[in-house]
Amino acid sequence: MSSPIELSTEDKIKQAAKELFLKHGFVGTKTRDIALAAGINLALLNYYFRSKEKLLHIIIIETLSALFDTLEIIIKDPETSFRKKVELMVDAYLNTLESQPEIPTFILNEVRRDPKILVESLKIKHRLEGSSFVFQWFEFANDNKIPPQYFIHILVNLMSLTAFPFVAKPMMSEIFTMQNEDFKIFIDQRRKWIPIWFDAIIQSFKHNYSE
Amino acid sequence: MSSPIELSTEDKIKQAAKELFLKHGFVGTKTRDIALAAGINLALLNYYFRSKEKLLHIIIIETLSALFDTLEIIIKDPETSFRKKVELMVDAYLNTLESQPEIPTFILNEVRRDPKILVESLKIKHRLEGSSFVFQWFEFANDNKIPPQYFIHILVNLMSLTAFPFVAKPMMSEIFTMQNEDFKIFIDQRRKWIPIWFDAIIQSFKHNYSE
DNA sequence: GTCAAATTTAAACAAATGATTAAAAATATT
DNA sequence: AATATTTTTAATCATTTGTTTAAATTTGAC
Repeated sequence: MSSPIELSTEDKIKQAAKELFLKHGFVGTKTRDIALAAGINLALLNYYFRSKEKLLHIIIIETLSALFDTLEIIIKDPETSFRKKVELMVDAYLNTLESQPEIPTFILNEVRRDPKILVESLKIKHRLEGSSFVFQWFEFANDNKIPPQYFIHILVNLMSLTAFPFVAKPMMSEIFTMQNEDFKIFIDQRRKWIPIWFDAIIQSFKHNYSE
Repeated sequence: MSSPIELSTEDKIKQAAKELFLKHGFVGTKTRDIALAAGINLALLNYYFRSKEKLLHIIIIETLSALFDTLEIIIKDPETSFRKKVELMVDAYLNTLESQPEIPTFILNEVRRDPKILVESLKIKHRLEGSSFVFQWFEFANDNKIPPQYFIHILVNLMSLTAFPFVAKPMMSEIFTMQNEDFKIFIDQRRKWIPIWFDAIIQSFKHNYSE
């Protein structure tokens, strides 16, 4: 099929580990499965990465850093509107998830298993602080007398609408007898609609806030 | 503290198993942990339930059937409006999740691990079919020239906004340094807002549908 | 009270699993 | 070519884990 160039042992392990960690999670992946999939001797995993856990940390960082870098650029740009940022974020996010749909389930489960990986490996909080995106929200909230701390609902709603379908994919596939083809169509519909829905959500704050 | 009445061995096992399955998932829970937490001899687990897997199926059914029964009653009632049904569903769902916040992560992971449990144990599809809720959506979709098959987006959006925060709780707690207290406040805010946001989403179909 | 059935216990089994070791093989250095 | 270094291999360790077994204990029927 392909692979005319032989990967280094290290890369063969990482490639196999990433696929298996994403598919079955950390506990569900056995070091022997990784060795088998990578076509290497079991002991080489520990030789190159010391432990299964250390290998996981490397996979997490390598899997998410590209996406996070992209998102950071989008939310920091002072030239684009809040609305446009949402559109770009949804697009970037869905592009990544369309090729690696297991990412949300994987990362949510691993963070739950060991919350430290969030602080140590990725610095989401730091990336968010002082971004144009946050500033623009504060401006909108202030103009419309909405509590600015509702920002967390904004963020969670955006993540929910975008990422949740991927977490729920196995359940959806079963209930609605969806094939991968159908799921792709479904996601591409959401690519267009999520920014519209999100707009509607934002606007609904204006008319319904009281107290 | 409590428990003046001694539970039966069977119930002690189920109680311990439920707590551990919800907290650590099926693979993360060891039969010896269950036995220890239940204060029973390890062999009794197999004596009463045959296997860890059979025990899981029982826990899943017992954990979800009450909620599903409630939701089924709500969506079947022809007297309530679509809007009112959403409000009641969100309320019922959040009430259950507030006392058992691990349910979404648990059920999504177990369905992913073994999709059969959905068909065998719970019959979501069957419960949904022919309900007043579906009929009311079709009516609305028809009146506003929206493709009726967008119902799946409706359902997923509702699930996303309601359930996703619980799946993402460990991540949220870390990023926003939230305590359980803060999370409860956060959820109670959503109890009011989700129906409003959902309304806004529904209405946004009217103005943005084309093609 | 006796006996059969149900329940509980301690011990063990067999397989799986993350990691290590020591020797062999391949590669690089001089 | 000789030697040192790096990489790879097969074998083994020490735990962990789901389940089973056989004996002991308790409970219920008569």
